[in-house]
Amino acid sequence: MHSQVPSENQLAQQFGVSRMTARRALTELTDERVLKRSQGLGTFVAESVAASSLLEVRNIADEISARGHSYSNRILLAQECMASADVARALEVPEQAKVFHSIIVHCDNGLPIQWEERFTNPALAPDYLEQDFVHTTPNAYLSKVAPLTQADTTVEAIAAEAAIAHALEIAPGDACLQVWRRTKSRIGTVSFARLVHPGNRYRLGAQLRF
Amino acid sequence: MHSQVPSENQLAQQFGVSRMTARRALTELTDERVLKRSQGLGTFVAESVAASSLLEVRNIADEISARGHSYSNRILLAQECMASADVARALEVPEQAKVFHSIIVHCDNGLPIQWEERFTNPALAPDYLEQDFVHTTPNAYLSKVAPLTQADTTVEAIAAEAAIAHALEIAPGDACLQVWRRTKSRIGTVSFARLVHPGNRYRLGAQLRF
DNA sequence: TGTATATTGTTGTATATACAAGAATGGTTA
DNA sequence: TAACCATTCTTGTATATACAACAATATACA
Repeated sequence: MHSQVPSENQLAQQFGVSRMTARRALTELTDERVLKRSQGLGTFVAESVAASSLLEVRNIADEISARGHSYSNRILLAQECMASADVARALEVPEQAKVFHSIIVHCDNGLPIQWEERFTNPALAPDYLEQDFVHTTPNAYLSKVAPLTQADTTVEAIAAEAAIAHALEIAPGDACLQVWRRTKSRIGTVSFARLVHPGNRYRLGAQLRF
Repeated sequence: MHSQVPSENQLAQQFGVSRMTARRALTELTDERVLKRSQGLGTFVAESVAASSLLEVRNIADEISARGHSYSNRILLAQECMASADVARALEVPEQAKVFHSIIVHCDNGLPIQWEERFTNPALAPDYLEQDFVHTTPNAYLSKVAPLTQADTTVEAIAAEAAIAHALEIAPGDACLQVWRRTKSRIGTVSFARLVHPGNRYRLGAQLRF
């Protein structure tokens, strides 16, 4: 369904801005794959690509129960803090702005399987700290508050530091899979998470089709 | 090192364009994470971390040269062998069938960055061993022979074993990112690769849009 | 009727201008 | 010395203008 969007000039007139600013908005939406434009024809809403969730952002509690295992967690920390330089950049907030900081360890049949350290933008999820994370994961709450439009993920291998090794019940220095994930909604960057998995208890899979 | 880039006005004057077009170029490079800008301070080249996308199968030689670094490799092994049970299952050939087996270490500016151990189906790439892998990577050759239609990828963290540690110039037991990748073409399973990266020299990235 | 041409409306590109906002510097003053 | 302020340079935002490139449509003409 190629539904057409008003032209730059129409939008400019309609919203009382110049054509160039209307154009910039359309360009940004085009960069985000929301719109498609073609010279001489016009601007159209883009076909929503059959969200073939290759590397989907799933709730780990759901994953574990989908395997028929029991899910449990331990909340190590849930508080407000000041954004460090890295966190501020990731969340696109000013440095030393107040952000929510939580650390939760997720267990599969009682065995720790993920260290989830998360920084959340209070502007987009103000009730974050009031959630009952024993029964709702941060992921589930955030998905409800602000539907995700984008996720940037980075994967690397690290040696477990002391605190993480203790929480995951592995030896310090053991290989871990570390995932950095920044999730964005339409309004802005919602959350920045560091997920650490024991290397011998977890794998990441992706199936690509071309 | 935070090397600074000329300001918008300087670039405009230097290249004889207006400030706005110089600015647009800088903005695009910033969107691509090539530059970082901050108001009042200036524009800087962003730290380029060795990272590749989890969602695409790219030639590592191209990735390295795209970063402006020099690519080199060491061929540790290139021969025919009998398929083990795992390899046979992955390649969908009978057990103990003849398959090609190669081990190549890829280097970025002389520093080992990937151990590539690959099993290839001779039926789909008969000339595999005749390739000059000093100048053509297995990836490049296979893509030419049989266009990929699917890739199954698994990522995990492991401790480096002796042979790999030696080849990658890291200590045994150091954390490594291990990627298993099985690539299929329309006709069948082409290749099965085990890619091991030093954890502190490599990252995998993925950007998802919903 | 069929074909060429002109017109209109669209996006794409480049420019010039003005001012706001942030950060560092230097000088003045208490 | 310490605090304050003005200046300057930077990026960020918004606007207005002109023209190019492309596509569809209307018009004129053979």
